[in-house]
Amino acid sequence: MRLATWNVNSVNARLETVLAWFEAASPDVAVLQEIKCIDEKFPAEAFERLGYNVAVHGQKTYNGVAMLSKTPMEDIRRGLPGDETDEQARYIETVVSGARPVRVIGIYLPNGNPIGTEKFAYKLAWMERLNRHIRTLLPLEEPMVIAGDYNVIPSEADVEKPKDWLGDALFQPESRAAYRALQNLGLTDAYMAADGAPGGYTFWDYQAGAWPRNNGIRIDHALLSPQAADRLVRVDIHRDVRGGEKPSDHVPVVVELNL
DNA sequence: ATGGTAGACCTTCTA
Repeated sequence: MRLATWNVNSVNARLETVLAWFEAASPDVAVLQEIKCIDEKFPAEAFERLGYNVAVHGQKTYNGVAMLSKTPMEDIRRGLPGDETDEQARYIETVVSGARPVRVIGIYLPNGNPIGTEKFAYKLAWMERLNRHIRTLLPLEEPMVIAGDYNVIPSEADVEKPKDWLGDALFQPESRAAYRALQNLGLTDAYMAADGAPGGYTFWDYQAGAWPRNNGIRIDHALLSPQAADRLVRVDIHRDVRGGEKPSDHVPVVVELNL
């Protein structure tokens, strides 16, 4: 089974590009972030024509996540539990059916900039809520993948110019510690476990020539439960997509599991 | 040195 995660930075502004990639790469399951539209505006029919079942947790203008699966989805959950007042659409969870069902979670973790504001506090609170919710799922002992835009640079190996990011929410010690805390629950960073090499970036800013200078960061991750990690085959970062027509600032990451 | 781009949408926010 091949599972993709991709922050598309508006699914409708980039629909042709996104569909072309799906036709070529044809992942079995995909989680999309920053679709930037409400459920009714999501181009579900276009994905259905490619053979996908579609589940959306949308939001006007900002955020929004979607789940695509070639096999039916069960037990769809929209929104991260733990705060009834949180209206931001950043979480979708389902069990993808098949010979070996897999619980797939798509996240768009808050950016958190600028630090020292309520936005950074929201980021850390969201990560704590995610940690709490995952703790309730791990006892199920299922193959589980938590994939998405984590907005966290885990280490200095994951950023071309570490000094540029010292004051940024994505590289704060608290953000990195919260990402490690997730792994410390028993989750595996798929890219690192699959012999991911330094410089495996997934995001290059639109500004200041970040792409031609390769001023990138690795912030799109897939964390695997033990039952999924045992079946990890490989991880591919589709880096070339960043150099294509009208690109997102993120590129797709594809995780292959022997499931 | 404090830029620079992109998307949604309407004037500015988010990233």
